[in-house]
Amino acid sequence: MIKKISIGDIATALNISKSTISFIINGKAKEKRISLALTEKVLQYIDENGYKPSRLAQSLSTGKTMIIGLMVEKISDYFFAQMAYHIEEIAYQNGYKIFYCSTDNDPDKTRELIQLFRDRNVDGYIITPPAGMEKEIQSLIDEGSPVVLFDRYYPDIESSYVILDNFKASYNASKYLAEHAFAHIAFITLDSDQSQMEDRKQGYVKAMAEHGLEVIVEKVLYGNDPAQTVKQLVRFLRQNKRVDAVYFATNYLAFSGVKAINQLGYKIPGTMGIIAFDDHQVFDFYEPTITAVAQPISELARQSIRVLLSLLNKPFEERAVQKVTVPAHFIIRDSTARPL
Amino acid sequence: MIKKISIGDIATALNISKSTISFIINGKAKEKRISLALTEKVLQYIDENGYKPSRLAQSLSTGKTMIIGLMVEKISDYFFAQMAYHIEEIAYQNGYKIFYCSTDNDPDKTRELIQLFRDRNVDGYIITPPAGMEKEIQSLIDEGSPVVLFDRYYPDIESSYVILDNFKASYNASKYLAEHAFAHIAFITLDSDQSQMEDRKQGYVKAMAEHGLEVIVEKVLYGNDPAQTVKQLVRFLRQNKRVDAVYFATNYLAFSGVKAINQLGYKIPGTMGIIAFDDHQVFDFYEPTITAVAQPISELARQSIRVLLSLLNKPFEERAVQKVTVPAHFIIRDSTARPL
DNA sequence: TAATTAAACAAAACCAGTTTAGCAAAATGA
DNA sequence: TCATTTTGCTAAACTGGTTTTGTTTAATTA
Repeated sequence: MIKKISIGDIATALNISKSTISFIINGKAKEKRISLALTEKVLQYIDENGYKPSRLAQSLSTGKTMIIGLMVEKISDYFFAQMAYHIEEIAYQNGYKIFYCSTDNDPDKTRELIQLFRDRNVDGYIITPPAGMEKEIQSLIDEGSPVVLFDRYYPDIESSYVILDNFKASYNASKYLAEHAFAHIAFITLDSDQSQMEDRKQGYVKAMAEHGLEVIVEKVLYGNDPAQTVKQLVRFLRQNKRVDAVYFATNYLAFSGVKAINQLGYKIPGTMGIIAFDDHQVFDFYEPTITAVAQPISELARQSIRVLLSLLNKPFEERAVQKVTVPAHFIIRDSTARPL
Repeated sequence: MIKKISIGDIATALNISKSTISFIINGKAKEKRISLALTEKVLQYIDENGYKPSRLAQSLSTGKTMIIGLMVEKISDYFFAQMAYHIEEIAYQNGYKIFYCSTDNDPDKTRELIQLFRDRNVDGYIITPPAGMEKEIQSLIDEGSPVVLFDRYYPDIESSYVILDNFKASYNASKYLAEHAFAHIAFITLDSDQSQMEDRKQGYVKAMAEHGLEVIVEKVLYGNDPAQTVKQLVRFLRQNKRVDAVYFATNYLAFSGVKAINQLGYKIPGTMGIIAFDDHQVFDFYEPTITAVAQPISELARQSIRVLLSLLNKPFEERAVQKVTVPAHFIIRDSTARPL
């Protein structure tokens, strides 16, 4: 067990004061008028003895931990995992480390996690907030912590956020179906009041209205047992035989939907066209390949961390709220081929 | 910006000393003979004013950060994401927080990350090490940091590890193919010398030998462009027409393999049986469903964090090396139905 | 009744840095 | 030549805890 050396050890060894060393390490040698001779002597000593300042002590005295708290819905989801990956990379380049965790969309768990991050003195937050966390988010901001919401936001809170243009993306996807000879287009969504879900629905509704098509919205439960969701979708499709296209509000709903459609013996494409919101590796691998609204993950990640870093670099009073909306990509694949 | 109160603030407010408060907070009131009256007074004050000790200060003085460093190959992979999820949960229950990151199997990146974790004073490590990190791992152990290797290990280092019984699992999977009328079974693996890959290969080789079958091993490159891998597999299958079953050493190789097989117009099952090592959600969703060797992720996670916690709870001298091997599950699905 | 022990707490050192204020010596200016 | 400025550095306070040692007063014990 090799003991690490401290700034005090160096001070003793060279018979100078800690402050001098601190100034030199932090590049303030000239500013603080430390002679070149001493500066180099110290630098050399550090180099030879492999000294690294303790981040803990640094954090304690500066009040900065250089840690960013990243709270996503579920880190094992492809979308969030990719987000985390990109955010982390840029954070590292800027000297920040990431604490990340999954909220599971559970308000209680999220509250605990926010408290945990607060306890750990993270410098800033990137959060995909579950519904109903307005108070907690607001109090974070009030405390002076930079916060960037991501993927969804609270209309009633003045916070920075980075989101997809869900409405437009959803409108375009729905319009595409309407313009490609599909006559009864169902929208399958979650029973949730998250902002992004509502926006997706509204985009669909607008497109249907413009094309004089029937609005068929089915809200399904998506819990721990995907089989339940499949069952519900089978029932829905049985009761709505006129439906010839299904537009799923999330990719995992599409997974269950495809299972349901297969169970009913419908053909994709042919009897049924499908689109999924939020692309997935598997959509390109499945037979048939599945048309999807793709979120530009790396762009969303870049924007999120960019906004957060800009907040972190400004003092409390100068922090302006930044609201960023990023357009989606529409990836046309086999599952939306014109019905026969 | 509300300023947090410190232990010193309480001391001033109640006109008592910091040490007294510290003892009370840490449940040492009786041991340190603090009167019940004072104890309750302090506790009440803390409750009313919402005091929380600074973890930074605590870490600085105790030398413990209560942070575990978790380094996986790629956090966006389903397997590692799930691992992280389970490990994190148990870590939280024990008061630990997780720093996690992806090595991308890159030795240089890994070295940097280890340094980063070291700088951040993590209390212990769980690592899926890329090849050739023996020196770095050894020096971590020498420094007194508890380390648990996971998924793979270094035969030459006396470190704790938790791995799957890759050899046996692979042997069983290969045997299954051999016993189900497949005559030319190819093993597709990475061009890698990681211990778990070698074990999987050896399991396959043994099963082939026992059944008097030809050993057909193809090492493919898996880089940033999966299309390249698909190309290579198409070429391989074209040149080896006798192959009637393919056993993939990882799930993502299976993805590329299925693409290749589809491109060639082969039927699964029928012309070709396939097995993937390491299960994936999609294998159960794909048509046909794909037989796989499943790693018991939650068990692996539980064991890893259990071993690490047991090391963390012991002083340096008492830490015994723990080597844990966990058996796999073999999940038989449609893709290994008997050839026609 | 004096010496000892226990009770109840305070003071101070320590963790490892940063930062402000200050001080002696040398250089400059009037 | 004496006052002032600059140079080059140090001492000490501060971040917010933990832990060891000390001190006073009251209760036992011999």
